[in-house]
Amino acid sequence: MRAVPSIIHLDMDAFFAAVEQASKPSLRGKPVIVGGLGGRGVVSTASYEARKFGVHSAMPMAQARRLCPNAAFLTGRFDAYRANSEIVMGLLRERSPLVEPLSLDEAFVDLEAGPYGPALAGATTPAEGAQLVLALAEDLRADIVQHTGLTASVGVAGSKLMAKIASERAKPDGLVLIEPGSERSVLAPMPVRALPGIGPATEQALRRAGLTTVADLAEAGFAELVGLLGKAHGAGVFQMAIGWDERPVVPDRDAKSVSVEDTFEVDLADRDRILREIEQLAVRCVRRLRAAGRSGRTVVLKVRRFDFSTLTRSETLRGPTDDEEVITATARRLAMQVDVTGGVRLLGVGVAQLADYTQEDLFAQLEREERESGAAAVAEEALAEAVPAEPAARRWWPGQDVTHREFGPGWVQGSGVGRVTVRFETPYSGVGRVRTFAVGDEELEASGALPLRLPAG
DNA sequence: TCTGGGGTCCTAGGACCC
DNA sequence: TCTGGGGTCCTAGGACCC
Repeated sequence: MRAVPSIIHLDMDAFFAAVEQASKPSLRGKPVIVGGLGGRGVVSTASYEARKFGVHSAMPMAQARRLCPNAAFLTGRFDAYRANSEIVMGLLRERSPLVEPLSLDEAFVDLEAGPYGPALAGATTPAEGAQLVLALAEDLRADIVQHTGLTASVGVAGSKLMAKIASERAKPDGLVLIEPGSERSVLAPMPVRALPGIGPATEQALRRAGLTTVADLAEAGFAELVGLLGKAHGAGVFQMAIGWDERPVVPDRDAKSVSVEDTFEVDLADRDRILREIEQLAVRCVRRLRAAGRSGRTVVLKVRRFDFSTLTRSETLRGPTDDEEVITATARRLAMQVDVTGGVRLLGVGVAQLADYTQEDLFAQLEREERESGAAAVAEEALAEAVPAEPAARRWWPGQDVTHREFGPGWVQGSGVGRVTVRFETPYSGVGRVRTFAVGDEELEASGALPLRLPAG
């Protein structure tokens, strides 16, 4: 912990929903819910207008629809979220090279390492340092609004833990400073769940021991918490409880795994179908792996059964690979070991133990030779005989960006019974008009997300 | 109401090695 | 002829986060 509150935690407000509202003038001020729209979807982000109805992240979409039937329900447009995230992260990096993104909409920043570091260090009183940090944070928030039209909440403190707690208190569209030295008194009355890393299971374990507030945790002491929660977690929870946090802000952390998974509308029971899905997942996984310029040594298959029980099977290869055939064959081999009676609702394929380089030639070759004569060849033959996937029918999804040859840019409001409804508006227009087309209308085509702000000049 | 998708970190047991 | 101890790797599962 520092005497000067030079660590920032930034959290964009209802990020995905806010991007949608900024992109679609007709949705501003209205409840917007972004998430999976299928029968098994959950809410990813609800706008504040939707939260008033009790809708929140991770809630089943069916429940959200009942609570807030008049909301706009949209599927995510991750390209748009990524683009705006990059703008925000860029603004953070102007303040310090030490920026640690936690997700698209969250990051820590260590101001001490940036251009304002010397001024902060030179503050003659704590109050002066605090004033300077607050001014910097307000300037940052204004900058974000100017460049994206989106609002962010910012917490400022002397440690990551307290900065994160501060930003939580700042929501939405606010700024909160937690004075260094006040950590323990701020934490004490909070429920244990407020500490990052304490979820439902840990909360229950603590409650059974009579511990419900952070003050209880601090009082319980190191030994009791380690006894209750295990070595690492117990120690971590105790340190948080007494406001002790010396973790540095670490930029540029390399990913440790890459994975892809799909939940199916209807459980899959047919082994061949399951193998085909796994093959497709493996292909997608490899595509992402290669795009990241990485290769991996451990292939992981994930299966969630009809009853939601989840299991994983993994195999570690002799060397890292990014070879599609090797990874696909390994995933298939793993699939053969899994009992799928009763059906599966989710399948996933992942790669871990990532490395930057591949000894592809040697290793892929070896695997290929083994496979030629192996049992996996049987499965592969079955796959080759399977009906080839028909080209994806043209489908429109709610929220999608489109352009019409005559009416210009807009977004899909809904589709069904052979028709698609489009609202023609952009981030810079007023509320647009709605028109309906045949789903196959050649004048209409999918398009990319528009920036929320036009480049100056 | 019936539970997404993408990750991270930790634990524990068994194999294996010295 | 009754059983060491430590380190590392692999595998599986679980909690948690956004």
